[in-house]
Amino acid sequence: MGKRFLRSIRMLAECMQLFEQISTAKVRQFGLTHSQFDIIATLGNTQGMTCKELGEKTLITKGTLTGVLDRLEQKKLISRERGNNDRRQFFVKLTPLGEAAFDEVFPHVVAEGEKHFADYSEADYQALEDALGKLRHHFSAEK
Amino acid sequence: MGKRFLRSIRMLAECMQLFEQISTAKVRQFGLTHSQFDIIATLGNTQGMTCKELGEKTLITKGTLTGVLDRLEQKKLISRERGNNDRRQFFVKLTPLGEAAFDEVFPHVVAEGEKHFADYSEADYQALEDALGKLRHHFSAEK
DNA sequence: TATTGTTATACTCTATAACTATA
DNA sequence: TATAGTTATAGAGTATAACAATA
Repeated sequence: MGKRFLRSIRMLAECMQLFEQISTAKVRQFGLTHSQFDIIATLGNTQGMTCKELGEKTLITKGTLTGVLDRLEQKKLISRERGNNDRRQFFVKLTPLGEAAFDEVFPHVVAEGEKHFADYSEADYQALEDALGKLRHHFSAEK
Repeated sequence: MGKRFLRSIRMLAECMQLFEQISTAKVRQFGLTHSQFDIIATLGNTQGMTCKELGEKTLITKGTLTGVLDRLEQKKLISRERGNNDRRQFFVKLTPLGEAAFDEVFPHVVAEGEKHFADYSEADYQALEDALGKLRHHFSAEK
């Protein structure tokens, strides 16, 4: 029977759902959506980046990204500046308020997630990462 | 440093994103959204179930579920019948067309995913499932 | 009173295509 | 011609609260 992999996928999806429940609850306490937090977390501790780069990292398509960035700009959490070299580009970065949000929200989300790993040993981590690394490799390959 | 778990989470998210890219492409070829496919896949090979049950299995909240079911009903893929025992309940099940869709789409999604596990050994599966099982257990526990 | 499911509201995300400005 | 990003469009999912019918 060749459906063995379905069990693994189901487990993968369950883990992801559970983690999203945990993290989304925290994120929403701060008035952010999952996509918005994704942007904030991606921009955190960076000098900023172009929309293109941001889209590639978050897997949000450009039309959608404009809307998400608009809402973050309304909240004064990010700023957009025309590029100097290439004036087609926008350079997106966190405002001081955005950095404050990052500093405030990110540790909470992290702490919330971390609770669930309280008694993970180095071997546990290694086993998980090995398994996921192999899986990622298989999913990435062209088939 | 206690942020070791972030790497695992990132890998988990990447695996999930990759798999969703693979499966969503297939699902959309058949004119279904991810949520809609979720419902179809959940109802497939069952006698049907109540909205409550369906919401619990798919993690879609009841207000949202009504909308998703409406769209599936428009497409003649599911039917809703008042319960006989408890007339507050609706019993949701696949129509013959819905079953046909399940039979048609599900194997395609499965086959698409399966390609990526082509050379997985029993030991590979076991290692992945052990790691994910442990993770799921930790995420499920109240903290 | 509690539960099942719907309705109403308001927002967010989504993909896609056409468009503008720059390269 | 190609690229970066916006705008326009139309749909779909989301949470929430108020509601109807039934238990």
